[in-house]
Amino acid sequence: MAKEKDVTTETEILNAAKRVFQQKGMDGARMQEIADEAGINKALLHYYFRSKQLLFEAVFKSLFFVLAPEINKILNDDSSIFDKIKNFTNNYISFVIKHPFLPNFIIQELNRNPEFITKLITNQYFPNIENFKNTVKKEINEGIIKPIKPEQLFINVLALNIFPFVSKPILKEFLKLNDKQYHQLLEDRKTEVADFIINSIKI
Amino acid sequence: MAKEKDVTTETEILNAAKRVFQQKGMDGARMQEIADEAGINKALLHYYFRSKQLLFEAVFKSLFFVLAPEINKILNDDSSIFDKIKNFTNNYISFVIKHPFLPNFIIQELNRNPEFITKLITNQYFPNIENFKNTVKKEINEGIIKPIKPEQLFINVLALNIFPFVSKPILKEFLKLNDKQYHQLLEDRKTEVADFIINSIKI
DNA sequence: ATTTGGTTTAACCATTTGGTTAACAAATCT
DNA sequence: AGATTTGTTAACCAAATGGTTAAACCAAAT
Repeated sequence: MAKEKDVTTETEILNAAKRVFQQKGMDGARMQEIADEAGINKALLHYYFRSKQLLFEAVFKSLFFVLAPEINKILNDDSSIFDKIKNFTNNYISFVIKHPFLPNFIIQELNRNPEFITKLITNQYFPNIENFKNTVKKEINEGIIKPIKPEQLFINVLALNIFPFVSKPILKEFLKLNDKQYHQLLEDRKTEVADFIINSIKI
Repeated sequence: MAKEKDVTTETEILNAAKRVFQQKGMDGARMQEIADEAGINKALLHYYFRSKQLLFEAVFKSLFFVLAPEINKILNDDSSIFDKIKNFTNNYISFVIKHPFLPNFIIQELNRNPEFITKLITNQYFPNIENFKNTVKKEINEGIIKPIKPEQLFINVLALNIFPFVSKPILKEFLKLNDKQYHQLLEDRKTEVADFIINSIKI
């Protein structure tokens, strides 16, 4: 048997499935399209992953844990809040420009089936907010930043970074920008967003 | 013929379709489910709307122009930026608590088919940002707020208001909150968000 | 060379799904 | 009232779709 080829085919299927599921979602994706994308027969999908549901779950888990480390960058380092925000904003926007369908895919599929997230939370890389909360509280006590609930600050940071990607089609029309102009606006946000947040919370 | 009943049935179908499409999306929705939801035969859907695609477009347009006036509230009034932001934040969060699937539906379907938005922009109620831009520029010149690109401020306002609804399932898990706690957090944002923005841009 | 085991495919199957048809029911018109 | 138009339904249809099967393939072990 071909152990080497084995892994290659399974990976090829998973990669093809990632591409298709990310763009079409669970409901919009077709097994035939995934097979075509992988350049193999449809029956092979079932040979390796049994069903569409199981293939989807493999894809979702894999993609979720591509995104999770990006979130952890703001949660699990020991720098100051200002540095956390600056680094995260700069990194995250670069990251999503490379994975433009990823945030929307995660959000859409978790809205479709919210219970699914319970299958992820046991994973050691599932983002944990405790360290971030402690840092915020500490800097509030030290008089570095204004009082704010850490949860609200966390949501604000994510919102300002993620939303412009998720809502790109509608924002482009509201602002009457073409693709190039919108991309420039996102580039500008690498520093704009951090400044906006820091201006709001610094004393 | 039953003019009265006529309108009632068509409206009933549209309302049922709105409920189903909002929760399941175009790809996940089934004509049979819409018919069941409306309490009528599946053939009637085609009698009134010809095809799933046309029914969907009717639903999408209708729902888009439920949301649009909310966006216009921040764009087309003559109050100061601070008041615009305060009013919008308070109103919008109340509005979406009443229509929890709406923002996600619009975002999801426009990502699925971005060209569709061209069918909306000719409508007189399609949000126009000019007035907002002028007000921001004016208040910057008057030294009331710090320099910021109006487009960036607009995105920030929308992001901070809309994102917590769109990402509810994942944020709930990140923050380890139950439904009631998350709802309280959203209630708090009615004032928190406006304060956060105003703190950032005021001189 | 033959066997053996996993790998891959073409063909097939059952169900779902959007859509149609033809007949029936109920208003409206004359 | 009788004819005509509009509204509604049950039954049906063709295509799409997820999934299965049996046979072919192929590399390694014997």
